[in-house]
Amino acid sequence: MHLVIFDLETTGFSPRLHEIIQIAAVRLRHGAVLPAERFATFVRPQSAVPAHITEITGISNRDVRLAPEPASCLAAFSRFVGDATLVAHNGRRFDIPFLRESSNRHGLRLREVSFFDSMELSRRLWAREPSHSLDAVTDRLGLSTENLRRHDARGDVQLLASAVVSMWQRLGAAPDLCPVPLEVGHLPA
DNA sequence: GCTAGGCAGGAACCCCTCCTCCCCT
Repeated sequence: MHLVIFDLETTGFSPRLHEIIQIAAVRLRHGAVLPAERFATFVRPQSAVPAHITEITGISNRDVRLAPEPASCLAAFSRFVGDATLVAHNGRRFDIPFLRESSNRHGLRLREVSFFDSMELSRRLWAREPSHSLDAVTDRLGLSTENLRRHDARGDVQLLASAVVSMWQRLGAAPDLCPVPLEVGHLPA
């Protein structure tokens, strides 16, 4: 199966009120990360990056000041995705609505793309565990976060890719058979 | 340690609405 694992950093939680400031993604084919197939860009927001977001993500106004505009970043990301299935952690509630809202706001025509939420893999594996956050998942899998910048999309997406590969294997699913139902999201056409 | 928005899922109830929790930055 052809997957694109992605992560967004934004200026807040609301797709209507806040903006994307970073997109990162890695490609997986047949259950393995393709090291040469990575996507990462800062995105120039219309408003300033709030101080508390810089504190969390390490992303400052200096990082995004000269970055490409949202419309071209979203279009480039969509080209990178191609016909792959998207994967994001809590993507159903956060990343996927953010992509749709941001594309709409910038007047981009949309196309449908399949996705699944990696939290569903965790729920399948550890139904009784109270937390399925990325931190909880990586702890349970014993994944190292050394040399990774957490809350930078490039670091988070690398961690999430390892987590997805590991959870997929633990579920005993064949590399080309998704163990959770696919859903529909939107990207620029 | 609080805040921000929206969702899913449950409670209470029979079809909606309301509530609370989780998770993302």
